[in-house]
Amino acid sequence: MSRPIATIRDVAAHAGVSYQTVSRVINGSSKVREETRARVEAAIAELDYRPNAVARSMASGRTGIIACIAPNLTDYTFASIIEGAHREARQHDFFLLSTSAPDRETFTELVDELITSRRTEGLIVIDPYVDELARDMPFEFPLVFAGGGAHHGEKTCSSVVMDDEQAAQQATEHLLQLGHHHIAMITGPSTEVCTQKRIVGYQNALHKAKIELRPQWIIAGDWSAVSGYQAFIQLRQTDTMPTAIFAQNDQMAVGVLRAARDAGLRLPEQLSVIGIDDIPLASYFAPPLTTMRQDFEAIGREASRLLIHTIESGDRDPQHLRLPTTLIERRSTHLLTAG
Amino acid sequence: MSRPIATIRDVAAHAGVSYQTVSRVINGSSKVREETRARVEAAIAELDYRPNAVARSMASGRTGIIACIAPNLTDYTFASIIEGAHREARQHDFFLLSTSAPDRETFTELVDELITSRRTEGLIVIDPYVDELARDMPFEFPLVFAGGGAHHGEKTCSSVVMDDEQAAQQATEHLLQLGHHHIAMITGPSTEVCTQKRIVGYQNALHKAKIELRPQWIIAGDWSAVSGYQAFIQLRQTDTMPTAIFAQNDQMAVGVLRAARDAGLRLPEQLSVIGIDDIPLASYFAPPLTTMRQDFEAIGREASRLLIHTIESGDRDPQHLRLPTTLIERRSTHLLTAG
DNA sequence: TTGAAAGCGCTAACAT
DNA sequence: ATGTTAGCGCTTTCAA
Repeated sequence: MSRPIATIRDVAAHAGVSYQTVSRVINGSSKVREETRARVEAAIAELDYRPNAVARSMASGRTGIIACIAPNLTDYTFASIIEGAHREARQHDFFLLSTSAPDRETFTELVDELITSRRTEGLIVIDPYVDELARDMPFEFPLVFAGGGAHHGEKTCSSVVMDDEQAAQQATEHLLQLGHHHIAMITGPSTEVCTQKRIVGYQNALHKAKIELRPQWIIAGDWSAVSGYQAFIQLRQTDTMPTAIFAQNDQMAVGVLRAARDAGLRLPEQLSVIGIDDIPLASYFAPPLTTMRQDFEAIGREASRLLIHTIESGDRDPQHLRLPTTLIERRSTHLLTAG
Repeated sequence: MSRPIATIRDVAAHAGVSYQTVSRVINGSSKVREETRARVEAAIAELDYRPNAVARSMASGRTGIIACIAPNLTDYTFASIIEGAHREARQHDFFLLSTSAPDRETFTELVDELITSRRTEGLIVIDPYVDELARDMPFEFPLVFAGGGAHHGEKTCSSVVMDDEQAAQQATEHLLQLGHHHIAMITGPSTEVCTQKRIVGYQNALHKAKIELRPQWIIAGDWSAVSGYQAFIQLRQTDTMPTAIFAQNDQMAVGVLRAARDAGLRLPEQLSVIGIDDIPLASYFAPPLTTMRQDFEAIGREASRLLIHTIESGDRDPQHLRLPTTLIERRSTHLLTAG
């Protein structure tokens, strides 16, 4: 219990072998006689020996740690990606060191620190602004971009994103199928790739349905519920109100719901609303929110998998994964009612 | 750019000093002549030298990493604590390695792995079941419990929790002040310390108001929105319906809101509902949820601060912090209306 | 199959 | 104020 921590040499002495043999046993080398291995393992158990991870890292040059960096750790989408990445990492005997950087300067510093200190073997970047950031990234280091749209230099490093275009198109088509022709959209910040892709999906759906696009029905939000609320107010001031609103994420959709109720609309009869994400309490809003579900944990898992593959294989060919979304139909979307 | 990574010796040679002098400069030792320091720093910049964190850990026995373990990383409460802990850790030049363990077995293994591998200098445990778990914890290792109620052995290690009793009492008193005498409560799992403390707070408030406790108005949930929904249904079957419900967390409160609406009640006129936590979209439910706000990030910050203090000072005296909550009055609570 | 020796890059006495 | 000398606990050649 309180005896000094055993080292590999103590085990060796105890088992009557050289300490390199103990090292071989620890590392599962096949070149150890069965009987010797048994003796060593007995000694390990006897002394409650645990390899010192730092010393192993020192000698081997590997740390068994990958890192991830996100704008914050509390946002449900980021947290879910991180959870998935963590799970997958553990499967491969890696630890995930998650960090957050609220602003660009912190981001750059942190990335630099994580990489140059060599305590980390690879990095998952979860950030909607990867595009801007991508320029400064050190691409010789194992790196994967996760969630937040593809980045400009697809040749530079691997990425895992959801299929923004498909999600937006399907959301819009769902509204079309319910008979809506007057469909507004609330977008994320226009600088983000995924905002742009979702706009394309929306346009595609309208185009296929031969419905003309009304620019005044495309309002920019910032992903927050408040911005959804405000977008609705802005929409009310246009000459014709849409009968349906596609919000590019659930938070904004929820803001619309609240604004519409506050304005005295009956939902969903007078306004259909659809979002993207399927946030945890989506079915508890009034009315329960119809949305396109993203599997964030899967994004994280795939990101970890790709990253660890890159690390272990040395294969630097970037791969790009695009995960599908599924429609979750609840009660915030409704058949277009006459009048 | 592509030249081999510089070591401390390269810097020393470049600056014309011994490499220990470089080490002193890196570590901010005062015993370096100003001119020498300048020369060394020039060499460091010149060669773009970065200390190898693993080698430093090896030699110093310190890793600059603390870990935390939670049931998952996605739950808003856990994620916020982790975010706070991360921020504070960075302030002290530590990294936070966050892990999740969904079940008890994983938990035990992970704790063991984190500690015995010696890659981590301390551990923050975020887990409502600390009480059960506490028995097996290695208290000679720097440890802090965060969020999730105090644990039985207050002598064993530090903890940071919110003031459950005060929160519950204040929530109940808010309802009392609105004229409600018939107040039901939906609790968390009865095995959890914080559930018990919140029950005490509720009882205190009723007792002070000289209102009798009705056992059938105390329903156990499991913190989930669904369990809140079900609790409401169960409550409807009792002979008299309460006019107000205190849910021990927001998720369950939201479940009650939905159930009550589904049952055709007008809210908040026919039923007042209050929760605890102040989850992100609390003001977007119908009606906007009145709740007791917890500052989860502060819990995390304090936990990190205590842990790092323990590590750096060697001071093993456990400290216990209890953070206050504040009432956020929205529209789900309402003056008792006659009849 | 096993052992001996070198060294990973640094910090920490101790010496000067 | 600076240099010398040992390690820290392992993995990795290289020999045997």
